[in-house]
Amino acid sequence: MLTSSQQQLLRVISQSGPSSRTVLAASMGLSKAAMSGIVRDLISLGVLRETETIYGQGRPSILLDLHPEGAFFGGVSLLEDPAPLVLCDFNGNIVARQTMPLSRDPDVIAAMIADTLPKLLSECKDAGRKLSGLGIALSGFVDEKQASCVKSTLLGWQDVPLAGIVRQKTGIATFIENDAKAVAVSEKLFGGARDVQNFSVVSFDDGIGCAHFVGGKLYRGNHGGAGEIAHCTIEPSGAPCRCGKRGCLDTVASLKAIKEMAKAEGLACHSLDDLETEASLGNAAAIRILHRAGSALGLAIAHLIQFNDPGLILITHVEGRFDGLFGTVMRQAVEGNVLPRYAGQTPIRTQRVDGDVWARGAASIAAHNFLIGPNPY
Amino acid sequence: MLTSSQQQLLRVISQSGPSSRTVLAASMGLSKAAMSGIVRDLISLGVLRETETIYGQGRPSILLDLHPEGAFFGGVSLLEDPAPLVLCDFNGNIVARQTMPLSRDPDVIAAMIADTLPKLLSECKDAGRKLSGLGIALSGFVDEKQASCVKSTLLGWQDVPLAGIVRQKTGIATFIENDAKAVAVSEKLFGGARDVQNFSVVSFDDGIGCAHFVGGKLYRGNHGGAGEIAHCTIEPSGAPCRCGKRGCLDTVASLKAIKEMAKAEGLACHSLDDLETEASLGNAAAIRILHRAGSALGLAIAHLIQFNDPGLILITHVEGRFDGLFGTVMRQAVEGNVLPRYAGQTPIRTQRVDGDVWARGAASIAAHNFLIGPNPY
DNA sequence: GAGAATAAGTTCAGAAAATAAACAAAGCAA
DNA sequence: TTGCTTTGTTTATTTTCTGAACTTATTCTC
Repeated sequence: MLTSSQQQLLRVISQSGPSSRTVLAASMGLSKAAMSGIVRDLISLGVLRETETIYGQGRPSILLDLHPEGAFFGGVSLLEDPAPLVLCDFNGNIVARQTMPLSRDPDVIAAMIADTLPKLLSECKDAGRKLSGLGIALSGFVDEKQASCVKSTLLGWQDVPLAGIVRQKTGIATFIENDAKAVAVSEKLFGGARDVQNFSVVSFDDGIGCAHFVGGKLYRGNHGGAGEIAHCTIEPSGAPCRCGKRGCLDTVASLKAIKEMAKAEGLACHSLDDLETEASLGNAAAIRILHRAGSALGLAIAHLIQFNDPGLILITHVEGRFDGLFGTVMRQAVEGNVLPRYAGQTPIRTQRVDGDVWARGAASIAAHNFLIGPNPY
Repeated sequence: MLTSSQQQLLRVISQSGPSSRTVLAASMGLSKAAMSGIVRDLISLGVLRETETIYGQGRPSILLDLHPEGAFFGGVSLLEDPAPLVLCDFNGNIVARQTMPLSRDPDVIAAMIADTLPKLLSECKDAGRKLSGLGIALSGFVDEKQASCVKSTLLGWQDVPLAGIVRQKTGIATFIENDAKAVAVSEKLFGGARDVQNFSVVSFDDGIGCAHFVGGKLYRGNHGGAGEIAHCTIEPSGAPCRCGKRGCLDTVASLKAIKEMAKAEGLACHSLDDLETEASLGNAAAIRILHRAGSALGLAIAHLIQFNDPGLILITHVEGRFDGLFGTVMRQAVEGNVLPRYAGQTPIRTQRVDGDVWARGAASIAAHNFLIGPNPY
């Protein structure tokens, strides 16, 4: 186990990137002397390493960064069948991969994980010794402690303390998290939002998910429901949504909704890309659908900016492109619906993510707990 | 100056309310022995005091709370002329009050404050010695460090480092803050949101302001613009707003907008209460206006809940009531536009605040900095 | 009502962590 | 070269925290 100063140091580095001892000491409010010792310990633990040497006036400074192989994290996605189980290093690289059959029984899941873990670890030397946590991503609401699944429609769960069950079977510190939030964390730790303190990730997929980072930490909300933008009302008295209300963003702008609208219009489009192609050829129905979806998503993001003033909006998507009509309309809708003073002030990045996002996201939850830890005062 | 452990202790108490030494030790992760010493020092400093004795099994525990007269904070409101200057104790009670002429010149303001401060302090013995900070509330955007006013239309300012100027003249640690955010902080420290970690305050007035607390700390957003719900688009292609876009919440639901709509309808109503009375008498125009305003505000708050899942929405208002048609429609609109699963899960409290809110809010900014401090890692 | 049980808070020696100040190291600039 | 500048280390010292035993104040049980 690490001391709190060591943890704090890792946290600072993971947020500010490689830094010299002197800079780290200043930003943590410690003396150079104290920093010297802390760094020495972490280097000998293999968690930290010296990288670049920066030359300036005076003695050059040596940058310190997390050692990619300083710690490993396991990640399981319960969103696919068979469920992937990956092993990630400190950089988010997947260094080993296994699958296991998906189950709805928490005890079976725990047993399967305990079963598969040794196989996973054997693929990479040192990983066993340095395995520092296990993360599980699932669709549903998760409690504040990332220990219990409050509710999952997909898995048919209610108040299932999965983390504890898995921890007991495997002996590894385990945390569970909602899928969108897990992806957000992996972007914060491994992806394009490393150095941003306050930002929101919008995951664009069959459904629309969202997660916020505030002060460098995942913000979950009081019931774990922060970021449920999919069900904010965008078209008052619009189409009924499966959630029970009407006009939710989910009914207009999710990939599923777009596909359904295309089908209803008699278009033979099976993907967003198809639809974009149709639209570029002048198909009025395709243009209408993309326009409607793009402005709905843009309006929701504009609200997000107005409400929370994040430093970055990161849109992750498995399918589709954001450089076509849909993306253009979306960006226009954002700019047109934020305070003119702020227009263009909030960068909106899109990022295509591959198939192992969920499992990697799950692993990042464990890494997040290792680095940032649970709520410190 | 306090040590970091002492500060942390004050922070915990200000957030969790009176607690025993043992409970405090546990919640801060310290030993009882360490706590014993820290508490002893703070009591002898006059910042902490023993209050209630709780009997249970075993030796009774003694609750510790902030000493109301342990520290005093000055607060200045630049929203009124003459500008009020108040002195608050640790409970938010105003123990002294002065006014000074309002100016737009930062140097004049600083000089006036330095001039008025001794008069203020002479009203309350001990206050001079225990004055622990000065806060200034103004209308506009304030930077992350609460030191500089980035932009204020009302004062005609752009990048005015007011806090530093005042600090230099008075020698007291000074912080400035946006009006709505200052009120939010005073609700967190002194008001109805003491024990809530994540909540939002909506200030309902001529304009609509909003501020978020996340993890017990004021969240300002990346450009200090978090909480600008007044200019989120509620009625797409609605009436033009002074901000440059259309259909902002501000154009439909602010007190000013409501009054203007009433005037445009030829109603002789000069207050929200008048309008409520008209509506209760069956006046169709009055009903229409209140309905429109209430559902707009409700929809915005519903979005807020969907986006951020706060533990509490606190609506502060100087004028008007929230138990009439306006409030009812507002609440219905909230319930109708959040995920049915969450309906009724987020308490919405309204609180009438008196004329000295801004000045007290300003003082609470200083208290917030004393207790919670600037961003700790 | 006496003693047992229970839990809060204190004391104190010793361990752990941080600091200050002096110093060594590694470059640049004249 | 000889300073100058800045990073990082060393060491003695101070500050802060812990562990374990102890005192204190109450309720519970017989």
